[in-house]
Amino acid sequence: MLDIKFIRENKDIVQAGAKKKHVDINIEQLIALDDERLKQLKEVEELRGEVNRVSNDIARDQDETLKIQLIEEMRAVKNEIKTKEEKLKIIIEEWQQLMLRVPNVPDISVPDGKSDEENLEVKGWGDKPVFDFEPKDHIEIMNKLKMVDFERGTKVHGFRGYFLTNDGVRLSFAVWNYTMDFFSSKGFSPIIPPILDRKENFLGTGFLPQGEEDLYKTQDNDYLAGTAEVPLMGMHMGEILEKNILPLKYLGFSPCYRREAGSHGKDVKGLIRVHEFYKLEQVILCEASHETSVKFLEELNRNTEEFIESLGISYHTVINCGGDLGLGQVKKYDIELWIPKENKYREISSTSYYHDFQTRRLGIRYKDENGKMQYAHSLNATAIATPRILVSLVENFQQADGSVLIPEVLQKYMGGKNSIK
RNA sequence: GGAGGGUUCGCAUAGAGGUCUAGUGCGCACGCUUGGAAAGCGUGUAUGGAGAAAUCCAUCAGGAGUCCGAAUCUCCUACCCUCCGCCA
Repeated sequence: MLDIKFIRENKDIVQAGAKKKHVDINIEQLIALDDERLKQLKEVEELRGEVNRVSNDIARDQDETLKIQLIEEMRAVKNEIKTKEEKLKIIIEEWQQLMLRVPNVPDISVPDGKSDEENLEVKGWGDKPVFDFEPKDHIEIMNKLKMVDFERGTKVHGFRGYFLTNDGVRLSFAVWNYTMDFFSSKGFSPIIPPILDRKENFLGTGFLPQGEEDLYKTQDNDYLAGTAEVPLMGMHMGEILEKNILPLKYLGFSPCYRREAGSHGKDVKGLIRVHEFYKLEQVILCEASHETSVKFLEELNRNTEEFIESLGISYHTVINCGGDLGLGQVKKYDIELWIPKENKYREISSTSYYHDFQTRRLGIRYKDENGKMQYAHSLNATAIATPRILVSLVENFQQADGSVLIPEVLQKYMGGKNSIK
């Protein structure tokens, strides 16, 4: 959510930002509606003031006849208020719906473009593996090494179902433990959050009202979150934080649930796109400063790059174009890992910042040095997601004999083994 | 699942239909006092909105209602506490 004052004062910028994100919204129309809202609000407030004043008179006045007369008068005013309030309520509801749809303004450095195909590569790292044999895809490799069981996975869960088994499980735990150690050393506090969450958390983070179809909903009207970002941001909902505890850096670990409603027919096989997976997520709440947000965006992205580098997998980093940004995102980097068999890069991580878009919806504030209330800024980034990362690990480090080499940094978490056979 | 008690300004509390325009204590800020400090005394100290300002409006968990008037009465929802039941 943007500040209506900001929208009013910068309507051209906001409108241009929406266009860059390919979001269809008419800011002029919103402002006209806001004019009407303010006009009606003023009228209602004036009448309420009158009732308040006269009600006090009624309480003080001793003259019974006058009392009765005033009460009669106020009855009439009250009816007038009721009519006006109903009108105002309709306007406010429409206004709120519109406000929730106004996208945050993308940064000037965000490239134009409609979809992820127009994302801009800003960095490449590492050598792509060269094989002197025909490389296999992760499905074949993992099946053969009994790391996964897709057939029974679909039997039990349905489409996109999987069992991880044996070294598939051990490798997952190794990744999780290594990730914990790696990010803890960078000052992140580990958190296991509730992932079955109430609706407000999703509205606050911007996953709702749009995107309902991609969420699993329970019979209690709660939702399963697709990322720990949702509960970690909700954690401080409605709070006034002490300035000196900022920045808050959290490393959330959680299962993630996604209906993948919009991606039928995409990645229908294997572990790339599944309904249920695990993710370690970096989340930062910091002071309300653009420079600080930008600094942490670079830091978060660099953390994950370093992590991938330590595994030794070739990657590139892209800036997402306007059309590939979420409603609240100002700027986003994706890190994509090399998948040999597919001969292309696939997304493993996503880093973005929001200014106060989320914290305004969630009511996460602090008092600055001048005693002024500020909405904190928020950022989040993937640390690592399993089982997706296993795809890159087994495909990049596969050997001619069908075995898979384990990156050095993971070996101690695999009982010292250097390969999976 | 059942019964009862709660949710008020950063914290703790008062408040039971009309001087509640939410009091008090703690904390915090400023001032007086002092060689300096503490104590003491005084003043101030919730959030959001409208307005150039004076000021006005809203908010006592959230929502709906009764009333000229609601923190206070009624109903619904959420959460917390105690007890009973069930349970890894």
